[in-house]
Amino acid sequence: MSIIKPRTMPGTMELLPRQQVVHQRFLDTIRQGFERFGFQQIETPAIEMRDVLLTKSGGDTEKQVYFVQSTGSLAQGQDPKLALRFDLTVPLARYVAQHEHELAFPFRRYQIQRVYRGESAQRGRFREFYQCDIDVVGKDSLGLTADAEIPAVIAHVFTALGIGSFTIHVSNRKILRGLLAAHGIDSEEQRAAILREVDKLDKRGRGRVEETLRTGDFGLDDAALAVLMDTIALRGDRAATTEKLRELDVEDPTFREGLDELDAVLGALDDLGVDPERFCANLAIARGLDYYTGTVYETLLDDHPEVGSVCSGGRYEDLASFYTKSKLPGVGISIGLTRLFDQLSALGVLDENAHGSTRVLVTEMDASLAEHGRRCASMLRAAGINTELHTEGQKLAKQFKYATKAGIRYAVILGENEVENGTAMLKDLDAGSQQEVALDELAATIDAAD
RNA sequence: GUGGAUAUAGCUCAGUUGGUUAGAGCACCGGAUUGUGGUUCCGGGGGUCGCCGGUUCAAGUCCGGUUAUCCACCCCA
Repeated sequence: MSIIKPRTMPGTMELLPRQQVVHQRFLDTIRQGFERFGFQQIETPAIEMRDVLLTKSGGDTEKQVYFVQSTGSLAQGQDPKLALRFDLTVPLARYVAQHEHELAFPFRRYQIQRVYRGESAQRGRFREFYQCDIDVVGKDSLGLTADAEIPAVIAHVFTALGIGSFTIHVSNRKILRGLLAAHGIDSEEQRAAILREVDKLDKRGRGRVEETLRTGDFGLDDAALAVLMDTIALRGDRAATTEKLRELDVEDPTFREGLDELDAVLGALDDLGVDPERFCANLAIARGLDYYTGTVYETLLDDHPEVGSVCSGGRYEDLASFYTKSKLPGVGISIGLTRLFDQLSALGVLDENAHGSTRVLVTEMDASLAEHGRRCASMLRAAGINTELHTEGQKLAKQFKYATKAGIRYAVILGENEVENGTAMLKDLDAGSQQEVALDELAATIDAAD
């Protein structure tokens, strides 16, 4: 019988138990942060109805969708009617439209689940990955404070994750759209193409972007290009950006609206007590996705800018227009946890030798003394200590080796001497030290250890 | 989807101008007199050299095809 090579689909992330512990800490921290800011959890099915998921909006995304089909349906030659979700925003829109009358608005939800995209695999690009989303969805209207709450949560969460300093870049799409409109570029397609180019400013540098915009068919005259390049170079705090923008004195109403909104959001962030070091205005943040209509965000790690955006989102004026006639504006953001975790792991900044969830291994010295081990394990478990009972009767050395590899820090040894004395030997495998402890003090001793 | 590179052990890779039974490090398993691991020493298992075909006395090595992977672009978390 031939052996099938064990392997996973490229673009998936699978962890060993000790890495999984660290990943779980990330999930826990993110969840707690979201809940701290008053967001409530929902989950939606990984599989959605095809027609629900693939509203006619999806041009580029549609090529990356995994269809799902039963073998029976396939055998009958039918087209797949199901598909895997490629983000959490579209399912949210469906969810809100479907349950509109049972939800309290503004609806603040968080959702931490895996999504699927048919990407060609590359570092930092996954086919299955976690998104950690928060969104606020209003009914008919949604105030601008929500646009400030979103980065406030993210600042809180990323600080709590303890992965180094980061900056949330904030902009407002109306500013550039208005600016372009003021220069006579009002084709939505043309504007989108220009914004996509603008988005590459950090990656390619000002020179190349300017060159592309000048030579390509973007409909920009020299004056427009000059103003645009000056505008997207603006970056910094409220004073350094919004005041300069006002000085441009652009007459377009959309431009003014975007400017006022950005100003208000930056001000609200101050009120919310967000560390001014953790966010900035950056007019080059445009976001390729065209469903964002106002505020947009991108989060970069200051020490590892090459990782790219690990958390981005924005405001959309009408979330669920494909599913309901109600007007449901929203604002939200998504942490790309899998990419973030994978990149941090590759950079070696994660603790790869974290202890697992098991704190103690009760070893077995001799089969004739096994009952003492069982009682000891039971006692430790009753005291709330995560305890594994070794049952394989190997040499002590092997049992220690096992514990080390499994990320268990403490070993309890119950040999003849200990049983006679009514004690247990407690060994700290990290420190290499051990102490004999009375059995009835064992749980307390372990509890008190680091 | 477009372009480029690579394909040898579980992982990272060596393999000289084609030449006998294909190597190293790490990992894994076992041992160094049986109540102490993560260090050291010794030993061991594991590869139809991605797949198909061609050239040759002889192919891991050269040629063609194919598949897969990786990188860049596109797009994104």
